[in-house]
Amino acid sequence: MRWEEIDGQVCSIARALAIFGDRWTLLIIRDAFRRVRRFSDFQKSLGITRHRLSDRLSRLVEYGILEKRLYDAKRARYEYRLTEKGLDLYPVLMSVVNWGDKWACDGDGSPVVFRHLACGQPTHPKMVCDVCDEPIDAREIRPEVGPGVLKKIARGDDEIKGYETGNSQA
Amino acid sequence: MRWEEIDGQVCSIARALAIFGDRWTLLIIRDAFRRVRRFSDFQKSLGITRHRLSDRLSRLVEYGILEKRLYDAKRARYEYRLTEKGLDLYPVLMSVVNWGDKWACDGDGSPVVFRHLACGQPTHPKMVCDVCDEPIDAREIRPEVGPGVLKKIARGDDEIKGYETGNSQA
DNA sequence: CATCATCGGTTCTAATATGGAACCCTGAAG
DNA sequence: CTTCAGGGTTCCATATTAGAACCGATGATG
Repeated sequence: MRWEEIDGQVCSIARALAIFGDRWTLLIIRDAFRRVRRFSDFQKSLGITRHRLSDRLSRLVEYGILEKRLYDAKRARYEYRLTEKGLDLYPVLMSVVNWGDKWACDGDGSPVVFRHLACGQPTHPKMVCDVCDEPIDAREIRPEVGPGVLKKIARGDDEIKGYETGNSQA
Repeated sequence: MRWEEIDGQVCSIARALAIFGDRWTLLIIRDAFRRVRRFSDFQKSLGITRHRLSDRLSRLVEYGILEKRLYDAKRARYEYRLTEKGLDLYPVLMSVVNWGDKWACDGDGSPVVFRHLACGQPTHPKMVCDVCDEPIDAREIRPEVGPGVLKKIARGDDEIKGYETGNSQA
């Protein structure tokens, strides 16, 4: 299967990764959260080629994750800013940071720590159940068929691809 | 910069993405959480070419995210299972699912819903501060220089790459 | 006014990664 | 024997990427 067909799958992970699952996109988004906004700043910060960057930024604008905002009308200069859709990726970045700090660091500890302004403390965001507030453990979660599949079956859609429920146990 | 050099950055996101930030790896891990374990099952489920799959699986074993476990000694057949390091990626997958359900779905709703066995309810895992338990919002988090950078400065390491703190505001 | 630098790109070419298909080896099963 | 399944590897054509050069507008410098 070609990568471009991956977003046809009935799977939110596949569809999300079709947008930002390539090698540079999530790093561009990381930079956007660090308030990098201009083409040349992204380029300096990432070391990505201008060509790739140009392409990735326009894709992110297309998908509504970044928006171009004029900051110098005379020279037609734009900056790229996160939209709501983009800001919503924060938990994704945060969970990657958490994992990276734990499993992919060099022994010196976290390069960056995060202070939660609401409570004033350094924080290590964690994922909890929104019903009982207990921390999530893969072994305690059971995936079940959801409406996104049930409705398709009810309509008689053939070819529901990329769908298979299983337990989350390893 | 070449992609392989990205993991030299002093950034947990860059180092994590150096491991699973390519087009197929996270989907392979997703399948592993769905209890897919054998080569041919990964291949059928993903539609990835055997060649790619073979390569990605060995990388994941190298990185300690999957382990090969013998299940048929006579024919030297192995299955691939998540290690602790791999199981720890659950929050990453979960936050991608959450985002995908909200922003990349086709109108039919979530293809998969998750039941939290501990409380018995369908759950939408959320990210909260581990100090005050309030939900995390990008605008309420301020990144600060952490030990992973301070120690390098103290040692006088030159070339601390890919490091720049900024606010998380967009 | 001529020259240079900056920003935000685009165009080129060579190297690298990927998809698709065919092939290989081992050990059952018929 | 012959065939099949599992788990790969090899080969080639195509797609993607890195690196460098080029471009056009504007503004600062001398």
